[in-house]
Amino acid sequence: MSKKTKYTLLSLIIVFAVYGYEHFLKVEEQAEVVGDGKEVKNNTNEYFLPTSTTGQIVHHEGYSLSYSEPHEQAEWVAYELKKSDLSNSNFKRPYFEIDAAVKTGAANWRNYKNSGYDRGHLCPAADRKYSQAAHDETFLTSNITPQEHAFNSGIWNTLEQKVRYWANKYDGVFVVTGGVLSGNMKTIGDESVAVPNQFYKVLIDINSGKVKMIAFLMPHENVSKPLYEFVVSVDSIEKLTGIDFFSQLEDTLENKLEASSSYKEWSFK
DNA sequence: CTGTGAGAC
DNA sequence: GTCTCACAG
Repeated sequence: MSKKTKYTLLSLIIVFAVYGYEHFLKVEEQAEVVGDGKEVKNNTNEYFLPTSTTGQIVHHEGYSLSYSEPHEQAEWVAYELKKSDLSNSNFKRPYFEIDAAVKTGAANWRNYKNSGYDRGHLCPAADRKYSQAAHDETFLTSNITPQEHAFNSGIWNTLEQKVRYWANKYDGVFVVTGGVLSGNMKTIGDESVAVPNQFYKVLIDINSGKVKMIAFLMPHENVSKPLYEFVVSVDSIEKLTGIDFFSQLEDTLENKLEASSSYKEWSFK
């Protein structure tokens, strides 16, 4: 074998070694990280993810979230509720699970045990009924916040049902929701999970003609008022939370829509 | 729909 | 921990 042939073979070996590393070992790495909450999944519209004030955004198959470690809950949960997501299937409620994708450690469900508060879903289980997996995923503790039962099963539940009504009527909506994590809050459990004094929900519809938004801010109590009494501007939620919503929109449009607290484009049937 | 809790294994 | 059943807003 000539010297030149040896060098050629050696070169080929190196090239294939590098190629093999890049294209096989790394592919294996990628396969392993699926499900670790780092990738935007099918049912999350990345385009409308809000900003994170905490630096810890986690993606699941059916929703994304920004986790606030000091409050042991998400500052927001965001997901697209497609018309086709709506389903009548009746899945059995699974057990709540600690979200392993939250690297700082998501809250243990035991914090809620005998606390007097519900484990309240941010992304409702009923919004993810298109599959058992998507439904069960909403029972991760990163999607849970302490809520009074009267509030959760009352006005908040009414609002969640209205969102599903709109998702059907307007061919899907994009939803961002969470508790307002500021001010003096009660805490529950060993990990001191904060009990928000207010909850918000922000919606955008881009599928039924003119782009429209609506935002709700509710005190953490089961007030018996019509839903539209809780409508506020998106700007006011941003001011309260420090979160920037829908920044992907063209500025002029964003500014106009977020300043408005009008709900005339939304049907409250 | 939204949930909690007790009791058996 | 898992599973079923009863119960409540």
